[in-house]
Amino acid sequence: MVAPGNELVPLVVVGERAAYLHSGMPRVGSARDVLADAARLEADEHPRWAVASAATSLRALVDAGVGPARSWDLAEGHRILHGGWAAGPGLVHAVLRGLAPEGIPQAREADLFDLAVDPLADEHPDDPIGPDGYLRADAFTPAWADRDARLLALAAFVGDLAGIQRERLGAVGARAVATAYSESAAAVLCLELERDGLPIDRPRAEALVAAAAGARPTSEADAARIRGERDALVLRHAPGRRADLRNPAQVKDLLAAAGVEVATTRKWVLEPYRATHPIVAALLEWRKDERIATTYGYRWLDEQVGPDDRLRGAWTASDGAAGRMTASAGLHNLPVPLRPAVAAEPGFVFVRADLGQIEPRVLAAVSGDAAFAEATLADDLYAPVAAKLRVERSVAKIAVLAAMYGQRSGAAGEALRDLQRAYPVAMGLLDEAYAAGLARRPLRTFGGRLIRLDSALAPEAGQVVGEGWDAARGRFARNAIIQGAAAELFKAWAATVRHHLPSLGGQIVLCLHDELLLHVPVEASEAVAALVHQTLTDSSRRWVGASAGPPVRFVADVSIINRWDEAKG
DNA sequence: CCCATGACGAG
DNA sequence: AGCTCGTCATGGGT
Repeated sequence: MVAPGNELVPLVVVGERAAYLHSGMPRVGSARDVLADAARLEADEHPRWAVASAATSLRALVDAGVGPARSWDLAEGHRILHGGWAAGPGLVHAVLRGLAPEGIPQAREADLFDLAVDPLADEHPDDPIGPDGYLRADAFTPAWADRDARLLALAAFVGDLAGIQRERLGAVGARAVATAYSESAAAVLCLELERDGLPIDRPRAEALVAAAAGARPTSEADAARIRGERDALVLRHAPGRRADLRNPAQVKDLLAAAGVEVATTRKWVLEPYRATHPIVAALLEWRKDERIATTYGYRWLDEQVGPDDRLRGAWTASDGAAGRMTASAGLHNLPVPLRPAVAAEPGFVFVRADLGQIEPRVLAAVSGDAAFAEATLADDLYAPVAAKLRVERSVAKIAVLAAMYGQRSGAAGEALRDLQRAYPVAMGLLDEAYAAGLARRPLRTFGGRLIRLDSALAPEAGQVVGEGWDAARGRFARNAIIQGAAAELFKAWAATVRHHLPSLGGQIVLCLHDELLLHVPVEASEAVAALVHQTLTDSSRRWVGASAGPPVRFVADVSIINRWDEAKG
């Protein structure tokens, strides 16, 4: 029996209906009424809501301004336990009950309209589990969940799975349950980020776009004229030649005619030739402007920035191989020249907090390397590493990054060997991950997330397995345990900040892998800055764990600014 | 029409 | 030149 403080309160929302089970007491009815009661329950007791996913069950509460403080998200729990992205309730159920995922019934278009008599309807009319043991494909559709008994059965289903899932994660380790808590909170935070958006100074954004892409075109012909003028700045360096600058093959020929022979026309390949021929520099500048014109231009502004001058995209809490947050609409790759357009509203400022050198500090924590952990006590971790290796700081930095990314070539070679001798525990962990990648052996991050190596980056069946693929998988694994753990620490920190921020009148408006951007009232800015530091200390200590190894220090660079570009870089 | 590729943006 | 992501344009395959 779970202690009362750990009670899970399952909540389901299907179309216009909703239900939850609090201390065994059912509450079911219209979504409007049930969620109003849920909001009161949240205010009184902030229970831990168990949901199939935040996106399907908590969005209405979030949009009503009631972001649940604590939740258990079956989809996020599943991604930690089993890796991958797919995490629908039918799959979560199958895996937790030991059923083959291949047998999961697929929704048919006809299901929603099929009026044929269901032969099983008489036996267990309100059971979302079919006779084959699988969740009905239509269980979470309004067509099936059209009466109280079925909503309540779905709530019980979610509650049961959440309990089982928490036990399974507990078997992985105590930290895995903590990870599920903060990942669940991150999923709610994603809904809040989608609701609130990022404040944009629209006139400033228009001006910055104009500086790169020209004035807003009045017609298709006008757009073509502007494109032609932009192209001409490059083509004037190759008189008499015609080339489509948007076609890499033609660009390659164009450069060859100017005496610049390259295998590809990628930026880092061309960069050394900037001084060789003026057309190279002109082309690189053209590509910057072209990027803004095509991806971050007027269409982007019109489609992604709302009438309230907030930039909104879709957020995911744990996407990809290592479980990072992702965002669409350019929120994670806004070009630097456009960042001055991200501006706090009148009466507000941004508190921007960057985790400093997070990946090497995470490596120290997850490996438990005492010598490397000692280096984290410095504000600049690379300084003590450089002293120990007797090399320049820049060399030490390249060597540490090379070790984490699996770089083989370049200037890092000598220092890498010294790194191996100085920090054998940390480097050993990276080598173990690399070996697991080669062997297609799954790994778990520090926080317990499964990194699958049997499918990710695996060659197609029947394809000849070359060393290139194996090595790529090894590098992927080496990096995934660091990047994945860093993502977990970041979300634990973000969840803690989120918990405290509303009382100070602030919002989290952007999460960027190692950076938080908070929109807060001017008078609260100092308090929020202090909060950000304090929560990092608290959440990183909780995350590392007292008994796990040597103390590891995490640091944040915090600044109070009006525009995103004002912070020192 | 989808999909792979090349390119670039960010961390 | 090693890792991760999202987006756009091109061009080849349908």
